[in-house]
Amino acid sequence: MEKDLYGICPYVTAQKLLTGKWTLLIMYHLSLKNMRFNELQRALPSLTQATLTKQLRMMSDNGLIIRTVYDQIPPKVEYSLSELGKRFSPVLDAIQEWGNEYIDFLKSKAGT
Amino acid sequence: MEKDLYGICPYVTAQKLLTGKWTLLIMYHLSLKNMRFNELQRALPSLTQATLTKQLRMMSDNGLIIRTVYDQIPPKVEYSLSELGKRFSPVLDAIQEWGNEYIDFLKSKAGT
DNA sequence: CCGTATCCAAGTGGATACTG
DNA sequence: CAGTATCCACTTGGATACGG
Repeated sequence: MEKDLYGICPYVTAQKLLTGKWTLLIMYHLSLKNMRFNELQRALPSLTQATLTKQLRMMSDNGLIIRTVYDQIPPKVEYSLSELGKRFSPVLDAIQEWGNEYIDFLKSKAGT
Repeated sequence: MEKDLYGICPYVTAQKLLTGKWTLLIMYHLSLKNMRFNELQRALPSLTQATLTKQLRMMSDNGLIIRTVYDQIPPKVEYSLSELGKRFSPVLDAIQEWGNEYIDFLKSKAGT
C-alpha cells in the first residue's frame, strides 16, 4: 500500500501532512500569531468557510495546530501552533526563501 | 481563481510545485546523485513506470530537474537536479529533520 | 531500457445552504 | 462567530497494455 513508509520515512510522512492546499499558508499565518477563525478567513483569499474548517480539522487531528474554544457569547475559537507546529518554522523559512527564488526564476523566464 | 497567488506568494508557489506524491522523495534521491530511470524505480517502492514518468515529466516541466538523453543502444536517460533543484536542499534538510521529529511524536503516542 | 496510451478509482477542494 | 451538512467537479495516482 502506501502507508508502508508513513511513520518511517521523514519525507513521506511530511508530505502526507502537508498535502492540504492551504496547509503551508495556515502554518505561516499561525507562526506569526494565534488567530481566530474569522481572522484566518480574512487572511486567506478565496477560501470558503467549509474548506477552511476541513483544513483546520485535518491539521488539528494531525497535531499540527491546537484549537482552543472559549466558552462565551459570541463564541470565540482560537487556533495556535502546537509544539510540533512551532518546530516546523525552519521548514517554513526554507520554503519561503526557495519559493521566492523560484518566483524570480519565473519572472526572468517571462522577461526573456 | 487559484492562480492569483502563484508566482507571487512563495508558499503558494512552493506548494504547487511539491504537490506530487513522490516529489519530495525524488528530489531527495537526486540530491544524493544523478540517477537513471530504472535506478529511481528501484529506489522507490510501489511506484509504477507510468506514475514515475508522469512525476518526472511534471518536475522537468517545472524546472526542478533536468532530463538528459544519451543517444545510444540500449537507451540511457539520466535525471539530475537543476540549479533551482539544488537550491532546494535546505528545504529538504529542514523537512527531513522535522519529519523525524514528527515520527518520534507518533511513536510516543503509540507507546502511551 | 525507457518510455506512451487509456482508462479507472479515489481523494480533495469548493459551492451552497443551514445551525447553535 | 464559528461552524455543519450535502453534493459535485476536478485533479491525481495507479493498473494495464503496447511502442521505439
